[in-house]
Amino acid sequence: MSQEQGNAPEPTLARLTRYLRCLRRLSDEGIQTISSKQLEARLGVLSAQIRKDLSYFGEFGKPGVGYNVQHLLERLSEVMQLDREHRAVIAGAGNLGSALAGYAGFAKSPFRIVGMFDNNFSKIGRLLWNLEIQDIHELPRINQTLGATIGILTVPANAAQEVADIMVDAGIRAILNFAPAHIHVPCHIAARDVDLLRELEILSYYLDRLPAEDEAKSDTAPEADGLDS
Amino acid sequence: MSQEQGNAPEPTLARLTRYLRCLRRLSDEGIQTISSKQLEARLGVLSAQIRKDLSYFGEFGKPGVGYNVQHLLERLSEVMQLDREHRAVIAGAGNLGSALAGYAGFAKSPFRIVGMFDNNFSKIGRLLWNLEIQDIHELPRINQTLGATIGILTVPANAAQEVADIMVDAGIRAILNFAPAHIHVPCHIAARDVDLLRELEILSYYLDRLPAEDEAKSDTAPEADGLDS
DNA sequence: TAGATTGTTAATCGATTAACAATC
DNA sequence: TAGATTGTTAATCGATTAACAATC
Repeated sequence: MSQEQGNAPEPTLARLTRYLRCLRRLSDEGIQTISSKQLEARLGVLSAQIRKDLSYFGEFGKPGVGYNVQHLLERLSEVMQLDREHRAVIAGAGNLGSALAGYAGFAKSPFRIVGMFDNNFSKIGRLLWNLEIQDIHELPRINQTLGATIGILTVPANAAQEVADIMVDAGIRAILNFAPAHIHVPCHIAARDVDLLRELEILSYYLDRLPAEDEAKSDTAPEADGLDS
Repeated sequence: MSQEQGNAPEPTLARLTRYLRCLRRLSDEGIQTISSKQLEARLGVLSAQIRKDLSYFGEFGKPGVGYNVQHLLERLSEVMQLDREHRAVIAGAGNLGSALAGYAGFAKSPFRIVGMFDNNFSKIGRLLWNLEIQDIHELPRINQTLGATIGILTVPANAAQEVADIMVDAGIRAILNFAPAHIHVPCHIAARDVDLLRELEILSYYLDRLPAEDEAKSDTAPEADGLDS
């Protein structure tokens, strides 16, 4: 009996992205069927956990057989809404914003960078990866045409909130914030923080607190969140 | 009674970095004392949670008074080992690696980028932000001099594991992996993944699944992990 | 002292893991 | 059929929250 969507725990969503990445590879490898136990071996996630995670969204497997790779891949892509394009704008044409705008990995993803914005008049008008840098204050007007739903924030910490507000104003509904500052958004907006300095600080804690180097290689260390495939 | 360090839950460590950022600001503002209830108001983390988090590392406050900002800042910096410099090398002199190498935020952090590596002979020897790009295969030799303990991985997914292995070989003890691939490391190495595509995929899930726009601004949306201050 | 706030213990909550009946 | 594997329920585990005695 499948539960209705919308109440899946956040950790489940994070793992779902790992399952997807693994399934894409399996699909590329031409593998047609996979069991939760086989996925466990590939991902290091317990088979019971995998089945539980999937159960939030429906029944995708056959008892005694496993999952059809292609079918599961398509269903999970639907669940994550990765079966359609998502337009994104970047605010902040500095080092990081420019690097992200040129990220080659977007090509085989459903995400398209459709606009690049900044508040610096010496940058506005310049071309970056085929995109003209535009005035961030024009975002609400310009996004009526662009129709971006995702905003990527790569501005300095002290500008993060102000630019986030502009994005919300422009109809952006999900914000990925790279600025080392917390942004407050209305509850109808999704926001996530990606914070380089915080990640380094957490790694710093573990330095000199790890088990001594003695055993053979294993991957049971404090890996925050295993990406995969 | 303070517990011995080393067994703090991961979520506690993540929040600790937020407390630290807030404390630095309070210190800058010249505020000398703060209670867990006041921190709750600033951070949106329950005061009981804050006190519990701190209790993993010691007793830092005075009942009836609160915490001395400067003292708590120093103690938590020690706990996170942020009271000393950490040298880091970047592997992968592409868009992202170059952007990170030039990140201005490092200046007032304890992290120093001391080396930049790549496997592309057309890049090796070039200067980037005052650093000469060196051959990644020379990392184990060169790091005997550099003494970096942190490795930042900004190579393509298919090279991530190989380069991670070289880093481990070179004596790197913590790896921040930006490649969209899982890396396996021995259990005496700390590793964290930062994955742009995964973050976007999770945001994609929430698109069209958020409460309708009706209420006044609030920040109770599915914000993955609130950074702060 | 009275009021405030700590550090800690106990209660609650939620996520992970184990177990297993259903079924291919 | 016998063996395998699902989806789900129940047990376990761990983290968050609430409550409060200790104490400044």
